[in-house]
Amino acid sequence: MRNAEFDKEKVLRSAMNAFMNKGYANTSMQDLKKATGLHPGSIYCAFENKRGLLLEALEQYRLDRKAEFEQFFSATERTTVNLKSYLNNVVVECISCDNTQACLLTKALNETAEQDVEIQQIISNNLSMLQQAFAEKFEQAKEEKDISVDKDSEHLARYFLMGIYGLRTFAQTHPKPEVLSELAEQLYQDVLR
Amino acid sequence: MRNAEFDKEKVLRSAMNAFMNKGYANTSMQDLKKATGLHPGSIYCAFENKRGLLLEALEQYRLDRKAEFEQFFSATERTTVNLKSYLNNVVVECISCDNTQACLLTKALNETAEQDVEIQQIISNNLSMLQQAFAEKFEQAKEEKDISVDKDSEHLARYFLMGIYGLRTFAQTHPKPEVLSELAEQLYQDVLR
DNA sequence: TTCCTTTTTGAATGTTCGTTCAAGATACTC
DNA sequence: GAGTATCTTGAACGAACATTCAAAAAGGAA
Repeated sequence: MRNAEFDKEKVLRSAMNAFMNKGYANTSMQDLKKATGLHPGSIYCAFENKRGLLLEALEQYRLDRKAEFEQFFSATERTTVNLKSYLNNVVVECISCDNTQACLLTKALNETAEQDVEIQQIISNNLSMLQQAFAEKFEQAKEEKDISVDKDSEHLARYFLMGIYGLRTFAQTHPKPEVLSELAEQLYQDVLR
Repeated sequence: MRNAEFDKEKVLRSAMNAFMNKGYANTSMQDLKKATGLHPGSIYCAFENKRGLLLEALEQYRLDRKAEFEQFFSATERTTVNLKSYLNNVVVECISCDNTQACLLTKALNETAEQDVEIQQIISNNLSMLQQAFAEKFEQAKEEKDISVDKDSEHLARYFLMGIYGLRTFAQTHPKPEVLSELAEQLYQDVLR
């Protein structure tokens, strides 16, 4: 017997970043070798192939983002305050463009559209789960009397998520940071109204 | 002397569709040969290389979309009504997923992010022009008393465009058509409010 | 230590990519 | 109708790609 030497989570996060930077198709095995420190053989041994690496990277991304989500929404007692923080964080991520911090999900979704049905499905499911999580938070905000009870939480969640998608794409045109903040603020108000 | 045999506009629209379907990196010269009907040599003769073809396709896309824009906004006298039609058309485009009718601009923007600065710049400029065009329409809607004069047209235009980006990305998760219509309706109301 | 199993290594593989090019075809000029 | 300039054709090119594999290395069990 012999165990693998590398730290799988670290490798997956490196791969994640590589994919986010250049996109799946444009990231070569050489890029992945450089990013992960693993030789081609090891990658194929551990993940079957490049696509398998993407699949596992997507799963790691899901876990990481879930943890981040829960962290944001346990910051204060007021759900709406946490929602605002979450949104501000999206803006901050968008602005810090030293490394393209596009969401791996939307990036891969855009790229593999209509090409790889299985990956498409996985990404859609992940995004649905995020949407559902938002819906629960909106429900919570209703209980806290910060949102009118006659609003549909599911609809709010969809709209909010749509806004985040839009924000991320808008950010790629490199607008001034204030512009992004302004848009986020408007989105927040439109949702809370 | 001898003129080229092919119809440049047709070729560019075919290339446009190919790029929209599979993305720039994933569209091979073979795909382009099949889509345009042109042999590699002709493509290289006319457009220098694959990237050159993308550049010209982007320009054709800009022209086509500009014409479409003007058509929508000369349909009725009420700017807000035309705005609604425009937005509904985005939804219709998103729904008719027989052919991925993602916007070439946002698709290419997502893909070439941080990789090809020149293309990035061209796309950003095109999107800015669209944004500016929307701002003018919002200004017009103010004159028609359909929008409060104390709103900032530029801000509205940015927000509206952000919504469209979001709508397009959201559509890629294949939601029910009604959901997209609902989101578009909400966006319209938030902007008009 | 010895043996066995598994991982690591990196060169080699066949394929596909974008690109080139020389030969053939074609339309315009005179 | 001959000459010429340009376009079309499709085979050929080197480069880069994802992937494989056999040899080397190394951990775990005895």
